[in-house]
Amino acid sequence: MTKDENSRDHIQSLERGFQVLLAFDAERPNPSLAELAAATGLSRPAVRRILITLQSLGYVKGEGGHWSLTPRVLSIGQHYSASHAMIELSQPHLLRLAEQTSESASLAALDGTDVVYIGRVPVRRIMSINIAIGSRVPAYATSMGRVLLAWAPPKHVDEVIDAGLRPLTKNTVTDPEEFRRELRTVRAQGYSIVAGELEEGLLSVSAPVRDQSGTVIAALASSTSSGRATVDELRAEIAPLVVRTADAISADYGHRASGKAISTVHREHEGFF
Amino acid sequence: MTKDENSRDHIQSLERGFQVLLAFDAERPNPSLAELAAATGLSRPAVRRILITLQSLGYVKGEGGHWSLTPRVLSIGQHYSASHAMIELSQPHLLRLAEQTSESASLAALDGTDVVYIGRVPVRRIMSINIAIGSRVPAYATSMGRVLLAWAPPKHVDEVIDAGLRPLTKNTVTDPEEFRRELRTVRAQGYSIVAGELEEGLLSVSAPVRDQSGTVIAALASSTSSGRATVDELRAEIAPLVVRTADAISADYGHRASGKAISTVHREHEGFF
DNA sequence: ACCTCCTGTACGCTTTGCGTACACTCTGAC
DNA sequence: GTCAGAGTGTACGCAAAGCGTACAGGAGGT
Repeated sequence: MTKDENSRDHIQSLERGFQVLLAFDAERPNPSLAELAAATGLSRPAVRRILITLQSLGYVKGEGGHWSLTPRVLSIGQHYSASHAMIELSQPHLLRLAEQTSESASLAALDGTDVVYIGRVPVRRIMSINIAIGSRVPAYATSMGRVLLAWAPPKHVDEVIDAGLRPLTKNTVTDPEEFRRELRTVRAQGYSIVAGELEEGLLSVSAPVRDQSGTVIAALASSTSSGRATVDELRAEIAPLVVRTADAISADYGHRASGKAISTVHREHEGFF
Repeated sequence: MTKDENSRDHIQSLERGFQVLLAFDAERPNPSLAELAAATGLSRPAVRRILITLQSLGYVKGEGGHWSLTPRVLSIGQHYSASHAMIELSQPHLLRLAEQTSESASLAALDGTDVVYIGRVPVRRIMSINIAIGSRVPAYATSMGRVLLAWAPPKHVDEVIDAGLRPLTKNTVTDPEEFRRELRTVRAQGYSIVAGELEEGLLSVSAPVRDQSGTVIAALASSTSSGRATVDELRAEIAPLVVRTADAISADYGHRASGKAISTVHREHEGFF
């Protein structure tokens, strides 16, 4: 039995506050009070109280009966970045990788069944997807997700599979067994290549980034499109570079925290399995 | 008289929730319950209730008596980006500007007396500052801040001046009258150049981005360092490019929203003054 | 073994925050 | 012009949400 949600330790107003904050959306950029009440299922006075509170905190702004988010909402994420030294450390490595490959470089972490971009150096506009820091994509269909899952506790993998491997393109791996086999391959070879499983024509290579204890905490990726490279080229030329860069980030991170550099050699058989 | 903070419309628990969330920091990346209680001034049980709530929402994670933020915190900002179409629109323009200049390109909005980065294409590691989306810097000492203030309601300018123009380097403009004069110059010439007022050796050029109604809502900037360019070079070569790019973003934004393209010509005498 | 510092939980009280209900404004239809 | 209709803002009494004190239990250091 997991923690009870309706326990006395759950603060209703706080959850409601986030409900309202997250109700702002591409479809609802400037909602009225009534719209927000409808969208969240809360009463109008409740939403109003929340909005006034959020406004006093500087997160929303109301004018002319319509409300909108302020840039301060973006600053919330700074507290995540600031409390995870690896993000700042990885920046020069991301830049270098992007330069060397002339392709976008990304860093991501696992959050539930999604992968969240925590660092990124864009180079070209990749396909139709708008990727920015904080963006979420399903873990199962991306090379970064595969890497993170390959070294994650089995429980996470089960969760992802239970949530469903929906076909996003005709190439998406949707069979649980094939998926688990793929993760074993990733673990064995030390990197992941995914071609067109999230979006047609999108290619990416990804390798694990580790903390001091050797735990995989992030994935580094280089992304391109099928017009600019083939899977074989990625494997031969880009994959080693991505692995080396990921190892360099790990080394920086380990070195910084422990005072003694951790070997940058890829360690094949650590982790949770 | 402004809105009363202690009114019945202020939700205490919501404010406290943010207090706890924002207590995570570079100095406090993995705080214990007691640390957070001390940092926020709240009682331990109160903090615990908040943490459990935030955990159930997926924003924090507790293990071994220590708590940390999850990447989901970064995703909150997506709601800001998604509800401001201009950010996505500007992406290709930022990339192009960064390519043309071989320097980092940024987009920022005003939040109180700070400027918040809402879009960015990094090219090199600029000096010591770690700039990412969501980062905040004092408006008065940056070219983007000057641009935003030059076209902002006078009230904003007063606020910034009242908050104090502290010298961040030996070049920082700190005299209110000189500062106001500088804003008038920016308004007249249509762009701002700031050299080493935020950080020694940091140079940037910035121009306004407007919405459909002509209101300046963001600033576009190109940044470099004194080792790579002089103020005169920026003025002659980069400034026109930044202005043109900012106008192009404005045009895209106006066009998209109104169905009819707005002229990309820089409009000198609109705004709030 | 002791002491200290921490976390977790219980519990009764207060105050917070709730939603119903109503007054008011604005817009557009006719 | 008047009347709906849809929206916002406010009042208010009540339920319960959330509060902090107080205590129990653990881990780690001396």
